[in-house]
Amino acid sequence: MERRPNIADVARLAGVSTATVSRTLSTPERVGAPTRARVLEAVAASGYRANAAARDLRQRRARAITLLAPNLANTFFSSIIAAVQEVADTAGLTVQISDSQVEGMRLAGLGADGRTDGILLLDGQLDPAMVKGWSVPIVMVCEWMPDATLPSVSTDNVAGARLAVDHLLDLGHLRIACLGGPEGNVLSAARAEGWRAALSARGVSPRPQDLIAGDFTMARGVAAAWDWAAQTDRATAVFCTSDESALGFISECDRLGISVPRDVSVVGFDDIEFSDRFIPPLTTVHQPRRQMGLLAAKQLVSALTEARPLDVAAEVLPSRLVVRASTTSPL
Amino acid sequence: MERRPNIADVARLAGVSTATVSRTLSTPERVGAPTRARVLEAVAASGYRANAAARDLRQRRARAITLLAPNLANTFFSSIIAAVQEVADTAGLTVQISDSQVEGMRLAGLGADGRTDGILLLDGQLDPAMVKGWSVPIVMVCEWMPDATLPSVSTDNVAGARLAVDHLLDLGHLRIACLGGPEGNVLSAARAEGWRAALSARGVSPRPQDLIAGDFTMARGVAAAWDWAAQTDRATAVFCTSDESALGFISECDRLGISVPRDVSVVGFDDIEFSDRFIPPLTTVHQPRRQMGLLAAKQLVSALTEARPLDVAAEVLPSRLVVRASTTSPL
DNA sequence: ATGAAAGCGCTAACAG
DNA sequence: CTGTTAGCGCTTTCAT
Repeated sequence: MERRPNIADVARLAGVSTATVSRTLSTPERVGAPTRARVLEAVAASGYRANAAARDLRQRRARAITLLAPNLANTFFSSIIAAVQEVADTAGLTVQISDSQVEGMRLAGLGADGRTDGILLLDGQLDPAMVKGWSVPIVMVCEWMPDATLPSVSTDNVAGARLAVDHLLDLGHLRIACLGGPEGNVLSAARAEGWRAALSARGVSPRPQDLIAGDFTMARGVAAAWDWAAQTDRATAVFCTSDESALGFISECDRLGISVPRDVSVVGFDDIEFSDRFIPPLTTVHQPRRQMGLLAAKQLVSALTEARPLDVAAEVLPSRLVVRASTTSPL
Repeated sequence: MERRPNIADVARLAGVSTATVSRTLSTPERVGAPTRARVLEAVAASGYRANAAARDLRQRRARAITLLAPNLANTFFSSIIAAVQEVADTAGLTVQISDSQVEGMRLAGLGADGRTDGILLLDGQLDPAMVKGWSVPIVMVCEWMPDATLPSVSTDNVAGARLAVDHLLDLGHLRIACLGGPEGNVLSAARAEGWRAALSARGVSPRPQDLIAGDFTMARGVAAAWDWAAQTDRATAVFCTSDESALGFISECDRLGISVPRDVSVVGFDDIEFSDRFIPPLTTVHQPRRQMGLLAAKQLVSALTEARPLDVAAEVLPSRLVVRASTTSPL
């Protein structure tokens, strides 16, 4: 098994210098046509492919971006990851993935070893000081950090939650519970705030029992069904701050002999693929996940390729309510 | 903004040679204790992090593996991706992701530029010749390639399908349809084969109409419900070769006023997270996705770290049937 | 136990 | 338009 051909091999084969080979491959217009042809022929003949490490070392760039999410197993991220990969691929960049819950110490020096040119951060709960220490451009996606001033792409979570709760109010519900998200999460806070704001705008004040602790997961949605069902004077509608938890909630209600929407209306947040096909189809707040991934990746990539600094702006995409069959008027 | 410190800076600061700094960081036991302390101090003081490109160039390795899937947006891959990332992270390797449907020409020379040390291939439908041309170790996951002889990790798809269909037969069903997967896919073929084998083992011969064209997607499951419903003398049970398509099928049946399992029993394949919480909960064949990801990644990573050749074996994990509420006896 | 020195393979000045 | 040359920052013989 022989070693891979390097640029010197190609140069020798074509009877030119290594510089000419390099130019032919990166800036062909700066090489004479006949020479170019000879070089290309030699490249084809030898099966030459430029070594990435050598190029990266020389150019001081990694030709790669990193996507850092709080839990890669979460299916919520799938379409975002795909969108990011698409954009990166088009720009000739590699996508590296990391899980901010798994990565240990290595998280701290993220940009420092030159392995990545930029970061797409999907976790708003990392230490702001650490994030500030990363030496490469960062764009936050979905979540954001109130403390750090970083460019971000997200949806209007407060408005989305208001839309959901307004819908429930319009339907005639007065006791509307909120199944929250993880403690300390910006999305949890924003969605709960929207819930509160929608209620108070109509002069409704939520009771303490109406804010149910959650964490966005299906498992917690299941457990929450019990919490809610055990209450006296239950809310007639529940605004779940994630679709997964809404689906878990409905599923467990069904097992408890409680029918949705007949006995309780449920709204979700995210509009994941399954929501449309659940039984009943879930009324929920749509988040354009693919759009967010596309936009964030484009911002990062273009800043990188144009060597332009990223502008620190919060790009907030509109959210919209998708009314399906999990909500109806109270009896 | 000053440049990042390099190894020479650290050496100067510690009053040693660059070789000693390098040794201190990679083989500390080969450096005298006092020297080591001084170097470490200099490292900490300067915030030095070894440049990855330089190290990769020198050592002729990338410290990275690539996960290549046919469609990153497919939520089926989430837990596999997470598992792979976990294993790689533990070994200090970076995970790169690519989509075999999106990547254009770049797919052809995958290992050639030294950007990756190994590949986890989740797509069995690539050109075998191209795959054979990759110059780094490969482990196939979930799918496999009949032509190429490559190490692979998968579940027993034929046996899994038989389990599903046997369950239906045991329940008393005689007309059992099969909603297939994508044309040319090894999983489609194996699962359809299991369906056929289970039937013929009981002396049942499927009718032509019982094999419904599919592609694993929810959308196709929805459409398949119409196909099936339009038939005269319909099958009383449907074995769907993916959970997504099963869920789509059930959902559309519901909208058509057909109840599962009362009017038709449905079995899926995969056991994705939502199946357990669907209404009705889906009877399905469980695939240990996380296990597969873990195992495949471990095999690749250990071959890499031990510089040992990968043994070309097909690791087939058992599948098992999870009986839930979407199946029952025919009337 | 430590240092000197030779590259890994490439690109970008700088010449011509 | 093309060649020469000097590194990018690191690891690793080979000496001492």
